[in-house]
Amino acid sequence: MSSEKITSIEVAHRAGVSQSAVSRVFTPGASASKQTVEKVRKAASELGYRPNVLARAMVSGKSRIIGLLVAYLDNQFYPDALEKLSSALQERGYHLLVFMAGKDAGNIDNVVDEMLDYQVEGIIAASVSMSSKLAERCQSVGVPIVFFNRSQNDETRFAVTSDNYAGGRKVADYLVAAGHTKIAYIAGWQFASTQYDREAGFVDGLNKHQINLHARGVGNFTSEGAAEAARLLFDKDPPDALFVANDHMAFSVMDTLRYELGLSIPDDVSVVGYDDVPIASWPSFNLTTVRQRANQMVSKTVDIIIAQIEGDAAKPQNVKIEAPLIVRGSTRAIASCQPNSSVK
Amino acid sequence: MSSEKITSIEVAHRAGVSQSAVSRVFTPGASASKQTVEKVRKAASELGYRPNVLARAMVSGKSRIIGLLVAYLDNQFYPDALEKLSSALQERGYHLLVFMAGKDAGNIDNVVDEMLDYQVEGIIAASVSMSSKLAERCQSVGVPIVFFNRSQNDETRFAVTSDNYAGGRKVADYLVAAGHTKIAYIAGWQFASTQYDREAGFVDGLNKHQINLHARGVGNFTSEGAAEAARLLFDKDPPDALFVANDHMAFSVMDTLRYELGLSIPDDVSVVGYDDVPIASWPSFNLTTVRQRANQMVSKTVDIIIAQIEGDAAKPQNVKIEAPLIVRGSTRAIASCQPNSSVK
DNA sequence: TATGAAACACAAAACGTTTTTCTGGTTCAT
DNA sequence: ATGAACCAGAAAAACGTTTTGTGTTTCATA
Repeated sequence: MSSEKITSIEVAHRAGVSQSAVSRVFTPGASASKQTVEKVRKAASELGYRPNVLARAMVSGKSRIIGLLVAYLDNQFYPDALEKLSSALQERGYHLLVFMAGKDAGNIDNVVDEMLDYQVEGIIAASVSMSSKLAERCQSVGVPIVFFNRSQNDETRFAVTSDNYAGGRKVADYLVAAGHTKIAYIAGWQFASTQYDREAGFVDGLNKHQINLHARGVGNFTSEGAAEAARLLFDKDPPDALFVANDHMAFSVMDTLRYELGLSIPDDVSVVGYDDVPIASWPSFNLTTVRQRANQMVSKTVDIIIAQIEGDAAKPQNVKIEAPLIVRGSTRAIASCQPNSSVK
Repeated sequence: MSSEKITSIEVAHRAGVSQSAVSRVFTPGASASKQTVEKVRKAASELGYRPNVLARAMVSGKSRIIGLLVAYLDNQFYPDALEKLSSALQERGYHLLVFMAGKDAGNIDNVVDEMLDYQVEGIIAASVSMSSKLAERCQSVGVPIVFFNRSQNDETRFAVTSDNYAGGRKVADYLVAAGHTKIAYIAGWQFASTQYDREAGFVDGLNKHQINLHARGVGNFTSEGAAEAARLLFDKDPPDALFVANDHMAFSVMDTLRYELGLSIPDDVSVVGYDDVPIASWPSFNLTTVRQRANQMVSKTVDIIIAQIEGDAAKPQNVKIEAPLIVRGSTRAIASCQPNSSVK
């Protein structure tokens, strides 16, 4: 109650200088004499003055706000990434304004409009796709946009993903090498590039070894969907290996196989996931999976968006972070190769 | 590249009215003739005009930004709550600006200052405590603050938690009723009110039944800490029941007991958690736990902070949401009582 | 028809900064 | 001694809104 908002004018009065002098003292690039700086600093700290970011944003055009568009956080990969993303941006003086988007692309337009209303300096779209018309509009008002964990078809946007295609292939190679022949796949949400690329790499990998996909289910990246898909796949002619499009679904599938269908993993069936979220390494699951290097993905995303904001425009590209296969105990071992379950 | 920022002035020109008329058309409470409204709407949509939230914030003092202070997101209760929180606020025209705070209270002061620089209209502090001096300062500049899942000692702040004390008691009652006698506790981070209250309720509950706590470990709310605490507890004179201060640690404990120590749950030892995150109901864990009703906690939090912002000041209080015990398969059953494992 | 109230549009002030322009003083070389 | 060149500070413009007078028009009522 005591102190209302302190403005630079009040600081100026107390320091006996002009208001613009105060501004310059608080603006990194500006010049002021040592004497003035000291007087202003003293007055400011006595009054508890801090510059108003919004007022600064108005005139400078730099809000230091980045919009984060995200559809869901139940797959643990996202909170993890969000935490890293927020910290990394915070270190560089930016902050995330969060916008939840329904998975249905319907209202994404509105949400993006709202972001622009806040004068965000950039947009990070995580686990979300977007019409190119919409992306175009952001670009046209000078707001760069980076897709995180989703690539767009057109090569005119920035996107950061793991190398999903190569990851899918590695899984195929491994399962084939382990001697599996009836290999099935449980897909994620059909409109997600992660789903598409992982499957394409996986199927191509199988084909390379003259093997066809034994069966295919769809889990839509949800636990329930994945469980149901697993039930259907094992209803008749069950596979002996299963690649599930992400860890989140893989856990649900493993539970269904073990506790509902009474199967043993990997003796009856091998299971592979994708993401390597922390749970994957828990003994209960000990899941063989493809690791998405969240740290690298995040730092690349941050680098790109800040470069864009600050004008160091590079060519749009689809950055693919290499994604290693982490072999754990949910898959049958290859004779000549130890599972490296020591990996955390 | 085509369109630069469209301002209300340009809309005014095109519509042949004054700039303030445009403003009134876009301000809910204001009055304008039907004719004016129509002209302005038409011109605005032709130009693609949308009001600049930051400019509005400057003069009106309403940024429609709420600061979220959060320390970590690895316990799945938080991403879940965050998602709900963000959606609920979004519906009411507010958005969350995210600030990560190290768990150490050291830099919290700076982070709060940064929040205030952005002219946030309110602060939600999740999983974070704060010196009362700091909270006082926010209050003094008119920024309400609500603690989510942490209560403060002083009763002059708003806080929303589950009824942790009562929850702890329910666990004690249940374990005693199931015939356990050697009952141990694995604590969370010692400075968290959730940790303190849960333990207090638990211990009081045991004492009510003339039972003393058999042993106590400390896991600090981390997986590794909890695993280590479990090892120590079972090193000699092992307990026959274990209450772990949250689910996140309980999973780690269960894995350690089963896969490292070769124990069977609940035959050798019963395990109870707290939170009822989605994983708790997975068959692998099937964890008996105390449910924190995230939906209720979130909507209460939102109600409080918006009421504060809009001036309907109620008395500060510590809102405690009732937290039911969800009995699943990780605990020995009570003879006269069926475990309601059907609960999702 | 005259009059008062109500409705509405406009111009101007305000919000708290950064940035640009302007002014006066100092330094320095010529 | 004089002008140029610089520098720091003051003043003022700008950012895009909302809000606050103020004046005009409309309309109903007397």
